[in-house]
Amino acid sequence: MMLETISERCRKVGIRMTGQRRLIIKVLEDSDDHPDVETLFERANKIDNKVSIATVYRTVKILKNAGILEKLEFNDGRSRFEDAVRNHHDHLIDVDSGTVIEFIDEEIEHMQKKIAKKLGYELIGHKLELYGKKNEGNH
Amino acid sequence: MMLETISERCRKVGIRMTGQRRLIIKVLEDSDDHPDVETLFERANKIDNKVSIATVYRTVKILKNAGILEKLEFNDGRSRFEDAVRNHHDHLIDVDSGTVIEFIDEEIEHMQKKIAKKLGYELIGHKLELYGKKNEGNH
DNA sequence: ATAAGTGCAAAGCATTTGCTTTGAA
DNA sequence: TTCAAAGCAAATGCTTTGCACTTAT
Repeated sequence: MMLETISERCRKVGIRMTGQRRLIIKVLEDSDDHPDVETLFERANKIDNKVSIATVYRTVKILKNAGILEKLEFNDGRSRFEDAVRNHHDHLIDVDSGTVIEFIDEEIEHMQKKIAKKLGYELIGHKLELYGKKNEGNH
Repeated sequence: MMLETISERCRKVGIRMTGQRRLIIKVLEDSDDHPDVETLFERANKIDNKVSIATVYRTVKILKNAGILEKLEFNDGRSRFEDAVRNHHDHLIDVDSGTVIEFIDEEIEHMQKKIAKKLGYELIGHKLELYGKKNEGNH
């Protein structure tokens, strides 16, 4: 199965493509970490300094509302955004270094649906973050 | 098994008990919803108007750092705090009404530990939020 | 053409902080 | 008595917005 790119999904829902949006989307697609909005802005700005941070904020909000991006909050007061459909995964945050590890566990995904159903709800989204300390061998 | 109250845990870790802190803790213990800091402040203030919102912020931060409270963020820009040990549970948020349902699922708790371990980490905390729409029967 | 997008700087909000006064131990 | 805590208001930091200008369709 071939997933659609962010741009393709934008076109599909009729989001007008401007130079800034194309650039911001490219930065998003090229990032394999979890940049906050400020970082996104810096990366875009390095390529083309005709992008303002207001536009970055506006763009990620539009893409989030269109269901194209997903908003992450790692308890540090800043928002991060990532592709909502490509590589769905949850996050494990190393509380010492801040490193973020992505993982996916089908069993957990399935149980979440089950729990929601049991409570009388249809699951439309979820957020799972694990916070951990590195296991230094077994001493 | 009898769990300790917030005040008892405060005393144990040597947090100085002032009238304001006692009041804020009482409000926390009496709340069975998930008040944000502003709401906490309003409730405390209604009982005794000698409490400032700065103190509420300072108090919840201290209790959080002592591991007594847990910070919740429901994607609305405000922070909420709740007892970290009493009634551990996760949350299902009704995206239409904002209602928050608490639940606990031992199986999911256990799987989270397992996943962290597999990734080389010791789980020290987690955040699980489900977002759902009410199931209106089966039509 | 024209409705939508952008930049800039100002405004908004939740949260934090500096400083003086108050109070717990 | 003495150092931590509180109150107040100013400051901060992330995010949003008003307005004049620009651009995609």
